[in-house]
Amino acid sequence: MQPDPLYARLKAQILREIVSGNWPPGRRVPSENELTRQHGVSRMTANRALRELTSEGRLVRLRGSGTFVAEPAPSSDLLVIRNIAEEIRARGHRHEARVRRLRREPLPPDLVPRFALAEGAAAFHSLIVHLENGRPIQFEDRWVDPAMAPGYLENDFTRITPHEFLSRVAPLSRAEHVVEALLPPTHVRAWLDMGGTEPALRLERRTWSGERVVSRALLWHPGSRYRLGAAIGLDIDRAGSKQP
Amino acid sequence: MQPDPLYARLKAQILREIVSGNWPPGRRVPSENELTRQHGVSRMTANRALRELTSEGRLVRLRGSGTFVAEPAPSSDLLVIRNIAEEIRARGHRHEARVRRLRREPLPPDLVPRFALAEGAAAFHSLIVHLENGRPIQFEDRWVDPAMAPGYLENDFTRITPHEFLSRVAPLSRAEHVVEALLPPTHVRAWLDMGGTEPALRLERRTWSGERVVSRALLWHPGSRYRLGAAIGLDIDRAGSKQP
DNA sequence: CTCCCCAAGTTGTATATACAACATGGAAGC
DNA sequence: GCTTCCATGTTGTATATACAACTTGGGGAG
Repeated sequence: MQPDPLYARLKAQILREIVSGNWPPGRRVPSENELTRQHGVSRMTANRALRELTSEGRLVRLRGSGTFVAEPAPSSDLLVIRNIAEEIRARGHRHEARVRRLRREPLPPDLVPRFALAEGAAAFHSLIVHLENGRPIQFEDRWVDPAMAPGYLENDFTRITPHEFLSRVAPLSRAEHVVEALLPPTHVRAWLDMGGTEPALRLERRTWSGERVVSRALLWHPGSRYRLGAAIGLDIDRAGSKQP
Repeated sequence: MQPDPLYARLKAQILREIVSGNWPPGRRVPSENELTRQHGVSRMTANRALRELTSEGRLVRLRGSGTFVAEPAPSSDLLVIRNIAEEIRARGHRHEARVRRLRREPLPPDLVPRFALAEGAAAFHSLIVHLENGRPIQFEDRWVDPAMAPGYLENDFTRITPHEFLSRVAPLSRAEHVVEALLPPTHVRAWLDMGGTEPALRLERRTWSGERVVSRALLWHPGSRYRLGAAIGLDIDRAGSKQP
């Protein structure tokens, strides 16, 4: 079809110099006017190429000084964590939820440091089993600050997940996740229909809206039936529910 | 100091309409020429505002039709996965690596579907134990395509991690991660100094450079000593190594 | 030697203008 | 009624031009 636009071609050329190692981090890149002369493009075209590479983290620009190759970003990767109902549905499977508890209870002492609430203060507590095609796959144990989600107990959590409800009433400003491999307590084993020595994958999730903690959830999964993760561009079938 | 530039002010106004719900997903946004007339800016300024909001995922633009508010991103969260050496060092702890194997071997049959290599083709295989303050915390079992990293076997992996080396010689274009809770095989237990029923957290990682798979790593961690994850803005101490 | 000023160069924003490539709706023709 | 064509409108790229805000280095004055 179309050849690439000029600004995109210029971006690609600059990126080649960087990736090849010819222009290491800190190296000064030709100025807009130099690129204009060298490549026979307008200054606005050169500006756009450099500006986009800057917004992509490849370059650093200093007004009056020039444009420099950026330090490489730290090598880290991202793993996507999805709401269990969405995940199951994305696999073309049936999601169901069984609500085992949904009531106001005093906040246990070990959770006090997790919330902006005093010991014994009333909090909402829900225990929900999520099933995929009739098989338990996640046991959700969640505590919620009533001030942040006053209507929490009025919900039918067989129709909407707590995650979805909370996302709506208390927009997420921050989240924390920790993943562990553990031997679960016996009540979790019973809810998830797990054998005696089977490990569980536990995801702990805490969310904030503004500066205040909204909820703390422990999400337990049977190691034999669940895996966590999705690749960038990967088939969804590889993640989540293990093959039978 | 400076008032915001015109394009930034226009961006902010459009974003306000979106965030407030006045302009829901799918809603048509005023065209560049309409914004030019309504706001008394040049068309290039309007174009820049709309273009940047588009690259930020807020708008969708169709040549000839117009500009529309984008659907909100699916509710998902991101978990950061870091190179084990960086992670340990970030905690102010000492990272060491013990190389238990580093050689060319025929690719096992179960890995053939994972690489663009034929069964029995030569591949690089490394087994490395990573220690934190002298305690084993990760057992890394990695296979590498020799065509993608020809110098792999020449490295001293007590000084640089395979992850770091591969990131340099074969720039990452794609990555896949899957996290599982498993009972590890006995050789993994031995390397990681784990008890008989203790679960392991296993991270499987595969990376591509361009269209070709570079490496497949299984990263085993003792469930009692390692947790995976970091919050956005959280204290690093909460993640990775469990408190003694 | 230090400080100040100025010239040259660089990035940053804004506008006007032009042409290209596409979408859409209405009108005309069959 | 269906198809084709055309006018209008929209996005996409490119250029020339202008002014602003900053950096840097060199030279001159005290």
